[in-house]
Order: sequence, then C-alpha cells, then structure tokens
Amino acid sequence: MYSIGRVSEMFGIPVSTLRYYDKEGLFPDMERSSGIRRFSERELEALRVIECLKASGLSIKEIRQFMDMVGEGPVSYSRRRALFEGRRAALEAEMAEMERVLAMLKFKCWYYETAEREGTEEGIEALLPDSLPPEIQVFYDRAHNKPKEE
Amino acid sequence: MYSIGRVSEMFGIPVSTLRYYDKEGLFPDMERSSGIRRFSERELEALRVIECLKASGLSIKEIRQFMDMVGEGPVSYSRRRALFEGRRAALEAEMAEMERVLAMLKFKCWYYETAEREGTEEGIEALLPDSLPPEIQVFYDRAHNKPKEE
DNA sequence: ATAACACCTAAACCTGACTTTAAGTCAAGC
DNA sequence: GCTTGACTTAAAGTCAGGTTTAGGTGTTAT
Repeated sequence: MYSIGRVSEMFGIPVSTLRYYDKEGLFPDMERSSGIRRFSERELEALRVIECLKASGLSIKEIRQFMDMVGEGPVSYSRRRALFEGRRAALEAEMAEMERVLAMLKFKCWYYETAEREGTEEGIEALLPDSLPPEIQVFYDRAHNKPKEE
Repeated sequence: MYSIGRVSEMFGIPVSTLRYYDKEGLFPDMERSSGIRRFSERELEALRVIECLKASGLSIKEIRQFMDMVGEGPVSYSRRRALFEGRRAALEAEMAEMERVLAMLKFKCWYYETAEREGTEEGIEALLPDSLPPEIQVFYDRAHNKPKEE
C-alpha cells in the first residue's frame, strides 16, 4: 500500500493530478483509511493503463468509461477488447501521419542547410533533383503544389 | 489569390481558425483589398508549415516566432534550421514513445482476447510464456513489475 | 506542547486553442 | 433599391486538463 505522495514520486505525476484523477472516477473503489487514500497494486496498474490510454489519445472521460467497464466484470471483456483494438488502430494511423510530418521536417532541415550554405533561398528548387532521398523529394512536390481539395 | 472561404475549403480549416491564426501573427504582411484578406501562395505555404509545426508539437506562439524569423531574412537561416532540427528530434522521440504505448495496447488486445476465450482473467499470466512475440512479453514484464522510481 | 509535515476538501483559477456572438461593410443579382 | 452571401471586427464564451488556494485534520519529532 502506497500513500498518494509515494505514488506521485514513483510515477512522476503531481499529487494534485492524482487527486484530480480520483475525483474523475479513475480509481473506482480505492481504499481509504480514515479519509486517506491508499493506493494498492490495483491502483498502480490502473495508473499504468491510464498513462497508456491517455498517450493513445483518449480523454479522461473516456478512460473513466473504461474503468466502469472493468467494474462490470467479464461481461465487458469484448467491449474492453474493442476499445484497445480501436486505440491501436488510431495510434497506428497517428504514427503514419507523423511519418509524413517527419518527412516535411527533414525536407525543411535540408532546405535551410542549403540556404545557409548558399546564403540565399533563391534557386534552391534547382538544387533539388537528385540531392535528396526520394521520400523527401516526394514531400517537396506535395509542399509546393497547389493544395488539393479536402 | 484566394479568399478566406476558399482557403478554408482547400485546407479543411474553419474560417474562424484562419482569422485566429492571422490575429496571432501567423501570416505577417498578408495582403488585403479594402479590408478583405487575400491569401497568396506565400500564405498557403505558411499554412502548410503551420500544420507541420503544429503536428510536431509547437504552440501557436512558437510558430509565430518562426514567422518572425522568416521576416528577418537570411540572418535567421541557422536559427530556422536549428528549430526544424529540434522538432525533428522531438518528433522522433515522440514516435519512440508511441511504439512503447503501441506495445502495451497490443498486449492488452491479446489479454482481453484471451480473457474472452477463457471466460475469466484468472491465470492469464500462466498462459503467457511463449504465446506472445518477445516485444510484448517485455511489456508484460514492465506492466506487472513494481514501478520504478522516475 | 508545539512545530513540521503529509494528508484532506471544495472551489476558484489558469492556459491554449479555438468558437461564437453581435454588429457592421460591401458587391452582385433580381 | 433591396436582399443575399461573403466578408469584417472586438469581445465573450467554451472545453479539457489540470493547478492553486484557503482552510482544516492527524501523526510524528523536538
């Protein structure tokens, strides 16, 4: 059993945030002894799941709904599984988008590296043709074409 | 030259957001004809960069600082480059973290898949040893050990 | 026994990124 | 000439996710 201060140290999460999570129902049925929160292994595991779901893009309210499902027992296994499958798909999509962003960042790094060397941005396009890996060239095209409808 | 409504359609960004960006100084020296904003290719490219920097985790104020650098001309090439290098490193770190989160999500998918099949969560640990790819087993260890100091 | 410290609550406050509202301008079509 | 639709502004409102504050309790070290 851990005090809120101890858990705060262990996870690097402010005490105020842990209390806020509790208030939002993220630690259902947490024990207390004379009013004081007692974090057990169950709450620590909850906290690990919270950090994971949060990082996967879920809001506090949605995480709370997951905790409610846990409280329902075995009947919610399939819903819980569906939740994690959904998060997995969402995260994979997000990572794909980040690859795109990373390609633009790399292009911009190259661009300013070149501009710095040349002293000007004039005519950088002309330097492009073969000096960059294909995935960045592709991005260059995207970045400088007229934008498409969305 | 494009109207704000046209740009909104092209980029899928609300008109109110474009005006907000303008107010925050993200389109320095944008042209106007009798009060009405005129988006040129320069503003469209700015918008592409804004979306990229935003996706890389920069705040509106930080993006504004970048736009100010652009206004300074060639003297800021190296600072601009440093900015993009920093964003690139940050994004790469973030993606590494997301890989970790993804491993936990995959583990949880497996976990509830198994629980659903077994009808209970009892004894799932025992099923673990060789049924999962190593990167998930590693995560299972992380998830069930006592947490470390941070 | 008194100070220090960790804990408690409720409620107010904060920040970032927008969005909405209210009131007005302006050009084009009927 | 008047309505319609796209534009304008400043200011207020919204939402999530906390953080801070004010006032109080309970245990421990000097």
